[in-house]
Amino acid sequence: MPDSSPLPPPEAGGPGRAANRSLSVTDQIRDAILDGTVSAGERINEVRFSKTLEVSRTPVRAALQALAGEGLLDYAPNRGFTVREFPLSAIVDAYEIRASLEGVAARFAAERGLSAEERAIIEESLVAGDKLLARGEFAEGDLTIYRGINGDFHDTLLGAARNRMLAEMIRICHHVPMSSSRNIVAFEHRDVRRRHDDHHRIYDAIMAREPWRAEVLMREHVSGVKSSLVKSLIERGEQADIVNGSAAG
Amino acid sequence: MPDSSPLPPPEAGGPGRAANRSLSVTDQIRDAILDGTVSAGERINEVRFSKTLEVSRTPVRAALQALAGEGLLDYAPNRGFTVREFPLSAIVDAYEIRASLEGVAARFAAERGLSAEERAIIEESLVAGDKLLARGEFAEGDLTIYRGINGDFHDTLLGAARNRMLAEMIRICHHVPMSSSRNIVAFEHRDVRRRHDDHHRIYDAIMAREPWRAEVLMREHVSGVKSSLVKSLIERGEQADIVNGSAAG
DNA sequence: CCGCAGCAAAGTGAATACAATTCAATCCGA
DNA sequence: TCGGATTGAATTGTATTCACTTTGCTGCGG
Repeated sequence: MPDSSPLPPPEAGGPGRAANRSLSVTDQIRDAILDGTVSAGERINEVRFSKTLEVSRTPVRAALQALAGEGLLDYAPNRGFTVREFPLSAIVDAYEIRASLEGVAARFAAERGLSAEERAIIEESLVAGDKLLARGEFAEGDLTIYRGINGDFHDTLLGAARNRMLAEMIRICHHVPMSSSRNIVAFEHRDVRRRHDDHHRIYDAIMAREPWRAEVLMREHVSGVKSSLVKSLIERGEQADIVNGSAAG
Repeated sequence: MPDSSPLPPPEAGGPGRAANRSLSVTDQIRDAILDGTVSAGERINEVRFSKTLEVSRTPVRAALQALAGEGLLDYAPNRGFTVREFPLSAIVDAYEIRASLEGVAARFAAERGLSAEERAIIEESLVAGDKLLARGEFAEGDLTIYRGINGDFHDTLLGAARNRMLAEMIRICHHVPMSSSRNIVAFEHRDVRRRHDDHHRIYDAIMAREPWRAEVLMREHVSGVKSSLVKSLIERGEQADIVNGSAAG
């Protein structure tokens, strides 16, 4: 017993938001993975983490199992967990998968209809985006604001699909490094304008109760983000040969 | 210590196949959920399971977390795990999601190409299916055989997509009760014949390196299984009003 | 110098003990 | 009689300990 007091909560992770230590540790380890504190392919040492986070191995193991379920870690019996590697091809694939899934979500939303609250949020996101884009160029911090607007649009539509499994799968796609919807890969004003126009058209299709059109538009929308990513990577001279044939599509 | 001997492996679950107890327990609990031994919506008691399976709570908790990651269980902090309920609408949705995902898998396979081994397995499944269907009607046990043939075709194609995340998501869809590809919902000879013809066409599209065609065909193929399920449920007089508008697809 | 057997250290797996929370029944008080 | 606080049993969360597996090193033999 290293400590005399019964249980002084080690809430070191910041504002004590998580319900219990396992969840808190899960968030901390996930962040460490996503921001590269622990590098890809690296093997995770349970005792090391438990010492760093000042908890026992139990919540650490719980967190690792949860993160393995999210697809961020690999597990091998008697050998523990390793950080899964995401080659560029896997990242590009994740966009394709997400495009397909969000397309289905848009179709479901069009079939099932939106609640008044959902309509309000989406329309607000459309208006806010219009206003932000009206000036013709971005000021400092505008992109961060648009990230939020974009997230609101997609999250609300996803909720309107009323299917939990679908939501969880898309959430997993978002956790693939660089694949999050909060990462606006196109920083050009013209590209963001185009993406925002997509939002308008998707919303129109959903309100017109045209499921098939909503699906196709959403698919193309997300797929377009992928293409922008691939294009920008190529322009930056990064190894683009990893990307498979459909990259230009 | 309830036992004098150091560790007499409780391998009660059958042939000791799993690498460790957590994995073994995971399989046992999953089976219990899927075959209805524990009913949907039920709250899971950790100590009860640990006594039944004659292990400690530790591997039971590990198993529950893993199954929550698979989407079979819900977790609430300080309240434990409950068996997730799958209303008919969720099952139908799972077919739509799977159709979309397997469509992407077929496209990837067409883009990336098949290995010699994969071609061999698929061609064998096609030939075996042709032979089985040639007689014009099913004998006892034929459907079980076709279940295996069908599984080989889909699993091999999924492997050829060379994307782990995609494979895991489809696997999750399969774990939704009644949604497994091993469940041939159409028991009519004519319907199975039609499904098997789909397999031929999908394979042709992949070998012809026509990704888009492969995707559309696979999507329609899986979606057709959903329609058959819905139709048979309606004919059996089950409450079909739960199914949403796209049922007739 | 290379290879392999054996041993020691490190790490994971499982069980048990303990803390904290939830939940239900009960006991008051209005 | 109803509502709410209280208490205790049941259940989950965390820590610790022990058992087993893996792994890398060391030393012996070829």
